[in-house]
Amino acid sequence: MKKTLLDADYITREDKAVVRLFYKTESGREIQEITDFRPYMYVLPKEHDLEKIQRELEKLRNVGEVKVGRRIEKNQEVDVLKVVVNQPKDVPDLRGSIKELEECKEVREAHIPFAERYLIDSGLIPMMDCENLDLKIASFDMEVYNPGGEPKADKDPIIIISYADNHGLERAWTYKTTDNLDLDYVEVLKDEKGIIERFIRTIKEREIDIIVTYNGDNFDFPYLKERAEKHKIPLSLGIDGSPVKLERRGMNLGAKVRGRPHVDMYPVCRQIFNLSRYTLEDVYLEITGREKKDIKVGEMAGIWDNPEKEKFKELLEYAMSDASSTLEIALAILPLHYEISRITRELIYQSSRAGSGQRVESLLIKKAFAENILVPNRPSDRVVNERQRTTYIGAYVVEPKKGIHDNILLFDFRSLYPSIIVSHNIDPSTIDCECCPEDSYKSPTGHYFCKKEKGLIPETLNEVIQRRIAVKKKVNDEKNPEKKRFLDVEQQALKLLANSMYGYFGFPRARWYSKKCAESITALGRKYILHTIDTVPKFDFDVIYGDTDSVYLVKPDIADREEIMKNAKNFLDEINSELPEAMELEFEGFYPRGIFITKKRYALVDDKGKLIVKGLETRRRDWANVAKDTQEKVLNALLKDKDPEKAACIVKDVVQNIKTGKVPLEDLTINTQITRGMAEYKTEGPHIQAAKRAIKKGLEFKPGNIVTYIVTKKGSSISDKARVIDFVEEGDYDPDYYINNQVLPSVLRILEALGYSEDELKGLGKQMTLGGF
DNA sequence: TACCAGAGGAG
DNA sequence: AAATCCTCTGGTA
Repeated sequence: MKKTLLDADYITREDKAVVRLFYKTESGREIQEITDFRPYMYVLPKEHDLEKIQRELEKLRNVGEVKVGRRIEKNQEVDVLKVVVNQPKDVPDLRGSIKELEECKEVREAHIPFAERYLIDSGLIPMMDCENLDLKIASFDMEVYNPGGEPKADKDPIIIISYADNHGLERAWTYKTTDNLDLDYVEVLKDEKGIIERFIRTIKEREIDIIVTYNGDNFDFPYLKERAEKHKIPLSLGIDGSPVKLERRGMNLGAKVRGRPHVDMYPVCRQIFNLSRYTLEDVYLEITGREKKDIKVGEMAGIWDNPEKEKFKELLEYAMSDASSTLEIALAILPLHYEISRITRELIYQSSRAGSGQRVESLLIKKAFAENILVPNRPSDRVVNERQRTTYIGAYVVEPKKGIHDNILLFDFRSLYPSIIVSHNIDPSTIDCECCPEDSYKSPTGHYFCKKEKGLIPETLNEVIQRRIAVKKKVNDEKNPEKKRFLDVEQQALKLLANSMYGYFGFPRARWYSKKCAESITALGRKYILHTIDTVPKFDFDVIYGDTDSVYLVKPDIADREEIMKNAKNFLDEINSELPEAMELEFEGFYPRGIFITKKRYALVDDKGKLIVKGLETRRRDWANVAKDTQEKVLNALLKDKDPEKAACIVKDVVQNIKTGKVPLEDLTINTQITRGMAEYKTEGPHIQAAKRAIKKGLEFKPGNIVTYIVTKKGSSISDKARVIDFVEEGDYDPDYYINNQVLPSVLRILEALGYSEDELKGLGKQMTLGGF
């Protein structure tokens, strides 16, 4: 019978730990209990009298059994003692007392949570085959009474709970109504208690497998839990009837529903997409291309207090669309996370909340177990701090030849860092090994890497890369579009993981942290790109720019496309003939025109006439649309139409519009993230001062939130004038700021790179500013 | 005017 | 809780 593992935990029964595996099967749900698995840790002994330390360990309280064994550490077999413990809760104390023992050098693998330990040792793969099991997925969302800005769970009730599942049920539960609402999904219940109970009952009755939310970790679930407690209703959504558990995860919370994994799409979307903001509306638009219904949350309390038919109907429609769009987003994105779960073998609850570092580490721990390798301990805070204090040199960036260029060729190394790690066997266990002769090849940092034994990380990475190559081939061969999509998601997940491996070496909290490895990788990267640049003149190309793994070339005298491509081929062949097997320089594309401003800031037009912009204001969330759109139009006028007059006209018109107050607020908003607590700022930029004023009016801002603000008319400095969008009236903006600090700088930078003199630009700037008057 | 903190992008 | 390199703005003295 087909089944898929959704969740796992352990309980204690008669003083014994029992692992529970929560499966979805063809016929419903199954909970498998594992009673014969015990927690354990490894002890690395100082001396070789193993039996002596074995006897010492056996004397300790709560030790079940001590076994002598061999494990691999730094590519060498070493003696270890495996200490089996009765209960997970005994592990921390026991670990402490073992560390105190004279004979003990180190305790290993004591911090791996018990259920996770079981998953590692059993080799179970979560979410296996889950696409064939018709998982029941439900989303929910709440609207909350908020008369004083941000709602307070101790007094402000939930007024609507909306619900949608992938088996066709849509509901909006509330406890007020008006005549002729005419919405078939609305159910009017008695009170707040009634809607909470109905929600819980629906999840259970419809046998939901996965619950999805948008920000449920830090809003809906904590709020719902507190309101449910007020009504003395247990929030018993767990498949075993257990209540929803709120876990601390760094600065945030995680809402855990036992056996019915909760996936919060908000952190998932923040990780996957690069957007200016991450409201449900923005993300829905990004995924579906459709606008989602939105209302002003400030009006919600008023509508509830005084429900008029049209407004109340709109509120319910909005509530319903929150749940159904969250479900739609989840159905689009979950397949990627099923795949990540399978690859890293993490439960979906974990993998949907994990960062790149944690994912890489999960994969490595599983691989280490399979290879009998001892897992390094997590670094202490002291060690983390030490690691943070030392940095290393990264990539090389070529100073661009500023201005416009024609017929540009782009070459880049395919997966530069992953290919270096694999081809040079870069790993903490292979670096400066004793078995290879001292005179073996040294990287530019002076380190060399073992030639005999493959390291854990290069081996794991190579498997990921090889699997991706195989899957990509299958994608190409597959005719069935659904299967094709499925495979494509798999190769995307593998790519994501392969690209995270280098960063993991330099991550201060990594178990397999190695600054030496990280700096060897970047040093080799610099060596390869610099050698590539050195080879360019031999083929009569000029380098106009390059960054990390890429070079942009032009052939100054020749315009014949065929001849250019012939040279390009010869150039590629020469470089590639000298590279290690896993590495390759590729021809990436031809661009008829491009403009280079500074390092990491340039724009290109491709063969199809499409404009590609890198690093410029157009690409940044902390610039207003009015500046970004104008800059893009100017780039098009210059690069595609080759018409500076047109560019000047565009700018004049925009300046005119700003002056006459015609520009709508949505084109003037600036988005900037809050990166720390309000008290930690040494200098407060406009977004912080705007946020502080909004906090006084009842809004909440936490680290990670994006402030959307306008520079208004009222105030002296820019920060004085900055107001969060919710409090700005249409038309209240500072034209001076938007002309002189937004539109003109972003546009003039481009004209400057074109070679207009400063005086000319000043004149132009003035002319534009005065234009029309 | 010079310097720094802060932010967000590129690869 | 993946890395470094780089540009640019606005506050501050």
